[in-house]
Amino acid sequence: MPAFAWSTADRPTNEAAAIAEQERLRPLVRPYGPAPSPDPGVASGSGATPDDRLIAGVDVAYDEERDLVVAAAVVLDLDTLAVVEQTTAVDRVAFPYIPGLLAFRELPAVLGALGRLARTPGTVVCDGYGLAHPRRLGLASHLGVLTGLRTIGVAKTPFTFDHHEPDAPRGSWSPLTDPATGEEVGRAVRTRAGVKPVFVSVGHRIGLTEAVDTTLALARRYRLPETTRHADSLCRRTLAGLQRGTPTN
DNA sequence: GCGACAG
DNA sequence: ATCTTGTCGC
Repeated sequence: MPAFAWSTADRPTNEAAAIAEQERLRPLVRPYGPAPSPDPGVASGSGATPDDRLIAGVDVAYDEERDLVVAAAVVLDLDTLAVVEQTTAVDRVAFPYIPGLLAFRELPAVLGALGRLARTPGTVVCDGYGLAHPRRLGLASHLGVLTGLRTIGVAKTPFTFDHHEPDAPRGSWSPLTDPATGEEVGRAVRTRAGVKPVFVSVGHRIGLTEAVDTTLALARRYRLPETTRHADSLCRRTLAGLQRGTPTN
């Protein structure tokens, strides 16, 4: 997909600037829209036009010692869940881990990996939150606003939000609420019977129900979406290769 | 001030 | 995220 560099010069350097940037982008999020449809019709060649039959997963791995972040983007066919393409990108860790400001730490590298893809996926699944965020701009929403793509956030822990255990059957869910406002910011979704739920929230250009449906379609055999599993595996293997002096690819 | 806190 | 051993179960 078209490269979208987040120039070092434009990245917030401190916490206050980062929060101000989130406040600025926050109103640009569109928390509604359809789920990607598997067979819309014509394939969008191999260019800049987003292809709704393609869904990507992104994730990162760190080497704190050397201040490195390795991001991976893996594109799957929404119908078969087969891997269509995958890329990686290495960047310097330029922001500390601060709950609520994860995007500034991970997105630069993620954008680098996405920019190396030949095709443009219609949807991107992130490892983390979207609207379920103190300022309603978690990394999934932030990535959506920056790229204009439909995004979904699938996190592994409830962060600072409240929820009740969903019923045991796969597909069951319960609302994830913001203790401060009481509003539903996401849903705890049971992707596997009796297994700890995942926390789904809207990223950009999709509704909550649609985001949950998409997540369930991607997580049939395992708790986490196939997109996330592939991206996680790839960035970890790539980081291990770097630490060993093995060429990347 | 203290504790909690996506990855 | 990452650090870490063995262990229970499909």
